[in-house]
Amino acid sequence: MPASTRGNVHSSTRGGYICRFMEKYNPKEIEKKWQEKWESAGLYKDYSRAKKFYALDMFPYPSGAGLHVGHPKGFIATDVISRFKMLSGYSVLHPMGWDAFGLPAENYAIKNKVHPSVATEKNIATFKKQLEAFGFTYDWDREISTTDPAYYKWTQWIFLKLFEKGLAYESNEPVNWCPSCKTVLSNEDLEDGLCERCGTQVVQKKMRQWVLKMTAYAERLLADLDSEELDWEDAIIQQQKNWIGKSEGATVLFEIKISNKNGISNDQFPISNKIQNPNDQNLKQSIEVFTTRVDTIFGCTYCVVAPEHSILEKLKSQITNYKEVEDYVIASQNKTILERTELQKEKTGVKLQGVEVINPFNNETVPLFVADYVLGGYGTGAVMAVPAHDERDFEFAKKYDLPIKQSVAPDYTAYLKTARTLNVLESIFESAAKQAIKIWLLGGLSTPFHCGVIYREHSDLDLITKDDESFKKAIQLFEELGFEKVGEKKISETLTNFIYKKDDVEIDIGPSQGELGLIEADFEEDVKKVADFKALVLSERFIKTFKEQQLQTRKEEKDKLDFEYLNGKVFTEDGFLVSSDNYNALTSGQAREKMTAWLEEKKLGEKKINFKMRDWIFSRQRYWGEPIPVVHCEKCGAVGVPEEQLPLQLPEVENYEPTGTGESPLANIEQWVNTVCPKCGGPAKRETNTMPQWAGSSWYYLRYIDPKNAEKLIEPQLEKDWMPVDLYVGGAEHATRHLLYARFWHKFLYDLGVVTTSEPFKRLMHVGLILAQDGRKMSKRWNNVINPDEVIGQFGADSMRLYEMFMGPFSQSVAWNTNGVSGVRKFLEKVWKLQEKVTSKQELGTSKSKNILHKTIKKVTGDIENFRFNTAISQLMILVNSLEKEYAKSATTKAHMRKEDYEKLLLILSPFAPHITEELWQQLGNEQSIFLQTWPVAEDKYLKDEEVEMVIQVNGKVRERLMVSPDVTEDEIKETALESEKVKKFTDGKEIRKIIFVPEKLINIVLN
RNA sequence: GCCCAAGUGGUGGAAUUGGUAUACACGCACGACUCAAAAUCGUGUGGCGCAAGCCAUAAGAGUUCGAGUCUCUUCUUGGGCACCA
Repeated sequence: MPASTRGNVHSSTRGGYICRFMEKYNPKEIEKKWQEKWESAGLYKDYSRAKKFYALDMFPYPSGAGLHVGHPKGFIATDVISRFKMLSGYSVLHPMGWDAFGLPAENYAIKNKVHPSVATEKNIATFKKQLEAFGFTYDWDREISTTDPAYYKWTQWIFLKLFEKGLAYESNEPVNWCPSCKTVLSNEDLEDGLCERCGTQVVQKKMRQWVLKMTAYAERLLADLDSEELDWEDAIIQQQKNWIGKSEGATVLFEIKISNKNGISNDQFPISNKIQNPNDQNLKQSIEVFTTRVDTIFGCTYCVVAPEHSILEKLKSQITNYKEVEDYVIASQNKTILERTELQKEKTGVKLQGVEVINPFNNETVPLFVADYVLGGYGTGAVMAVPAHDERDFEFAKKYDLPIKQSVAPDYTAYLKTARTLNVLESIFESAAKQAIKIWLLGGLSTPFHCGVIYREHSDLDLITKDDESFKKAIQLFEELGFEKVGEKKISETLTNFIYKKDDVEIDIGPSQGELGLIEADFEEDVKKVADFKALVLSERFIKTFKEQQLQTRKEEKDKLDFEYLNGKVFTEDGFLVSSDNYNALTSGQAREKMTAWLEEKKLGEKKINFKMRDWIFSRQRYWGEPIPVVHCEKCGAVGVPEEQLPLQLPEVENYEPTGTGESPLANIEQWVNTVCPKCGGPAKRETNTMPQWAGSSWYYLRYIDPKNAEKLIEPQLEKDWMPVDLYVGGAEHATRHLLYARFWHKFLYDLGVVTTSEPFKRLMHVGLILAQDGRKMSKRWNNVINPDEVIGQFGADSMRLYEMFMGPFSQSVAWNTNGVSGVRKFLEKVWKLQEKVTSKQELGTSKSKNILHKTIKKVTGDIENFRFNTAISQLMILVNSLEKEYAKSATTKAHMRKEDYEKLLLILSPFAPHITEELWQQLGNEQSIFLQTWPVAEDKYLKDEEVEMVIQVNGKVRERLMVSPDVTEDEIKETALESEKVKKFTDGKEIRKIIFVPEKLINIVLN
């Protein structure tokens, strides 16, 4: 570089113009300079402003490979927001740290015989250096690493508290074991039954494990997702809900009937109440099943237990084909998870000979099977099978030729009060059936001839409004049937019923509150009032009539399967009950309530809520993790390490290799393992398992607030000042696991009184992946990784930041394109050159440039707040292009952009490109940092356009464009438009039906 | 199979409540500068057509004066869940 371009900036103010010998834009030089200045000035450590904002990134795992260009995308976004918030008067907490426990460092240690902390430290240094090149606003005084004993002291402390509260327990359940990593994995760590880290087939192994009772918080984890406080994308909320997987149902006891002549007779199981003491061998033998569809129980034709079910062992002597059963159990145990899922279409099972079960509702005896399509770990590990209303049971029943018995019919229900309406309604149903429309009839609410009709297309119970398609169709249907509209009835602000009449029968047609329960409650009440249960009787009669119609239709369609009513599918939806004794004609919902109540009364079952989410298997048999602070004493059992002994540090070992026997390498260090019991002083052994990597990341956001506190996890006042996290940005791959674990721990800490918010993260944004230029994932394997250092070296950090924000919508994955970086670099060069045009004279600067500047201020402000960085940058480009064009036109070579306008441009660009804007800001003669200024406000007086383009459409097609004042009246513009030659061409000789006028946008001339 | 999101030029993508489709950027083409190249600057760039104009937002229908946007059906892609009774 020639020496002349590197010198000092020479500037002086002469005749109102700022004159200088402009340097070339040299990002390398200015970026380093400002990073150092900002850091030494402590620019980001001003926490004294009035409002607070906590911006958090998901902290990275410092791998040996360093950053690739995908990592910083989220970091750039939080930095843009942080700088924007600082300029808007907020104290901003924007920390960074390291999630540094984990397998890669350990595997490296095994290979090279060095302590994992050595590699970790080196990697952290690399990552930090790479991040620093971006000019982020991190307060490095708050840096934390999960591997730092001063940090993991508190991770262990949380574990101790969980242990004290009974939320950490030891279990011997079968767990997922990865033979390659030689450790246990949680369910969440699996991908298609493979270890997510190494892709090895996971096997089931029974081992002693530490487990955290996350299910105790399931209800709250679910309920708080709907909290107003939470500003998360719906998709993530939905994913979390699915993962938690709440289902409400009931347990039912099926009594076991022994029919084995050689075995013990049924008399040996005295009949008494099983539910109160299910483990008592002397009680009546029953199987407890879990179902969400107890309303289908009259259609139960067999029951199934999972291969793991303990009943098999208990009934060993009663099962005549026990050998066959045992073989099946062993075979399914040997099946991998993969096989169990892939072979899901081929269901297998074995019928238990000599044993049957009794359905408590109808006392029918049905066969019992063992089959691995029933999961041992969910519910009770046993189900009642209703092939008519469950697809899995249906498949199984077809294969083993079991009976299929219908007990629920699709949701045609009619509650009628008089026979008179019946005829009319029958014709409605007939017509509806022909059009495959489902209808609910509810009512008899006010007059004998009066019933409400709600059209329902789906079985969900959403509010139906009069704009709904289904409602429109219902109206159509009634009109087709010859009904006449005779009036309207306003129910609420938004809901109106229409009253239709035909042959003396009046019918209300929704829209109506689709909440079935509500309406039916009203109805029931009404019925009770007149003490007249005719309605129900009639209802049954009607169902019969209607069912017959259905059967006829079915015959015509020649459906093959006996139970099918609609579309040739198993009917798995709610409907009304048939062939179910005195539960007939109830809706599924009503039946479930009534049946569950009956079960509870007879002590044959109870209401039950189940979750898919399991407790969190919390131990790993590896070295590089937080030691679990527990000792095992022969006398006292598992005892927590006293708080004052924390942190329980990882000891030095010679060999980091896992033992493979299920014990961690720690087990080999006798002097560490052997200790005394803190309770009784007797000999004890330390727990040698370590915590999973997820532990440290489940609470790190709290520690940033008070990173050096040796006495407490966090100072209560500081917690109150900063929590919750206002913005949390990270990858969608953490949508379930990390976020559930962190929310779980947070709620636990809330219960302890350590934190004061029930949820940790107020707003959550997901960063989209950056793919390689070839559209694949960036990976060493494909050799397509782009290193951010190189991009920064070539284009500068500001260009890199700008490009990643400009690539596309923030949450979407996009392929990297280096050409794109040169595009934003050109933009920055233009901004740099604009300084030539700056003047301090007051009278200059056109109103047009003012207009576009203030429009840009408005758009950029809104876009940043809504994470639409790409359009914010595009608007900045439009502004700069327009300014450039304007000044290029001007005859004077000297500038005429007002200094304060240029400063505003720099300010709104500064969150994206901090270095260049700070440099230009100070070159203008400002001494204070640009980041200590105030975010500009778009002024209304400049936002109004002098002229707008109005589009003239004829029949919706654009025929002419006119520049007019925005205040032009409708009549004026109509007149002008109709006189236009281009318009005349299309309107001549035609009659104008109407003219649509949209102020400042268009007029549309509609011809006949 | 189920749930969710999305389909717009050669490419990444704009279009805030239904109101000018293709902003901004890349790429490409031509031109200027240059011995030449790079860089830079300028012009053009959805398709068809000489033009007037017509046709285009995955496909098809619908509502509307007007649909990329709303409704229904179908297809495709991406993500999540996957025998959870």
